[in-house]
Amino acid sequence: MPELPEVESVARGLRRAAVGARIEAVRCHFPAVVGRDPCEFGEQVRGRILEQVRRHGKYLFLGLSGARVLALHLRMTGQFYLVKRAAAPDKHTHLEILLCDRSDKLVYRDVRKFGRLLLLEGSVEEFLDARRLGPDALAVSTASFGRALGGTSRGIKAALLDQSLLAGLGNIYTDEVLFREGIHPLRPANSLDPKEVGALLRSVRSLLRAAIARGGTTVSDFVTAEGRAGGYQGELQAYGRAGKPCRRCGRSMAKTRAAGRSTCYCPHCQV
DNA sequence: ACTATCCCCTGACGGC
DNA sequence: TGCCGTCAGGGGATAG
Repeated sequence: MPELPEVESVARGLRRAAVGARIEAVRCHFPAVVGRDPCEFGEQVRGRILEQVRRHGKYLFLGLSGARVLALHLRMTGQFYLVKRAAAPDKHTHLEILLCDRSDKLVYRDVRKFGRLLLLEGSVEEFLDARRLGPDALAVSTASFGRALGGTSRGIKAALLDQSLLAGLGNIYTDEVLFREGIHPLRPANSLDPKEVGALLRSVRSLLRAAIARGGTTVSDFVTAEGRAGGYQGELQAYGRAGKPCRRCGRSMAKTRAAGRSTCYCPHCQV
């Protein structure tokens, strides 16, 4: 499931290979993905140049000429990548964006159809505000992070997953960072002392940077903008390891639910 | 203002 | 082989 490092990997790939391209035409095979009439969507974006790519949390913002913005969220199984223009779309390919004078096209593919590519009416800031997105996990200050955690007695994992407190972490990286720090996922967020808060945020940053350096984590469907799997899945210490030996103490990893998500942790190392 | 639950959607997998 | 139930989950909506 694409989280901050996966979305950042896509952003970097698009900056390298797609920024500067002009949109020639759009082919939409699943109208819900653009959240409106696909013909109208096509008319609105056709002829515009992809000028810049921004990321906030798990959202990607494609800045087009004429001050219009496309907001992309991959949700569970979304893929946004470049592929040869002649490649035939399969049954999960919902959108094709043809680019002028390019041998590649941009494609949105999504098995579970949860993801969206929306043309914003206003600015990115207005969108972030309306969706109540908190600070990006790679940009948040220690003070702001501490205030967010200190203001809730929910479990730390639920708090880290809450995009209004901190944008970018999902089920994989919350399990990973709590394992790294030896913190039980159900421990109340406001029970962390300032020293633990500081260490946790440093761990969040280093984990996310390491994952970005490897092109993200591919558990099921994620691919980079080049259409390739990420490389961080081999580095995972906690996610998906219930019943397997803890990489630190060797005892069996446990599974529970936190904020409605399956959660893997070591009952011995995480307290 | 909380939190829990449902919903969207398909594929993988276990049991029979 | 195939049928059915269960699980996976981000986030928006809704119920409590």
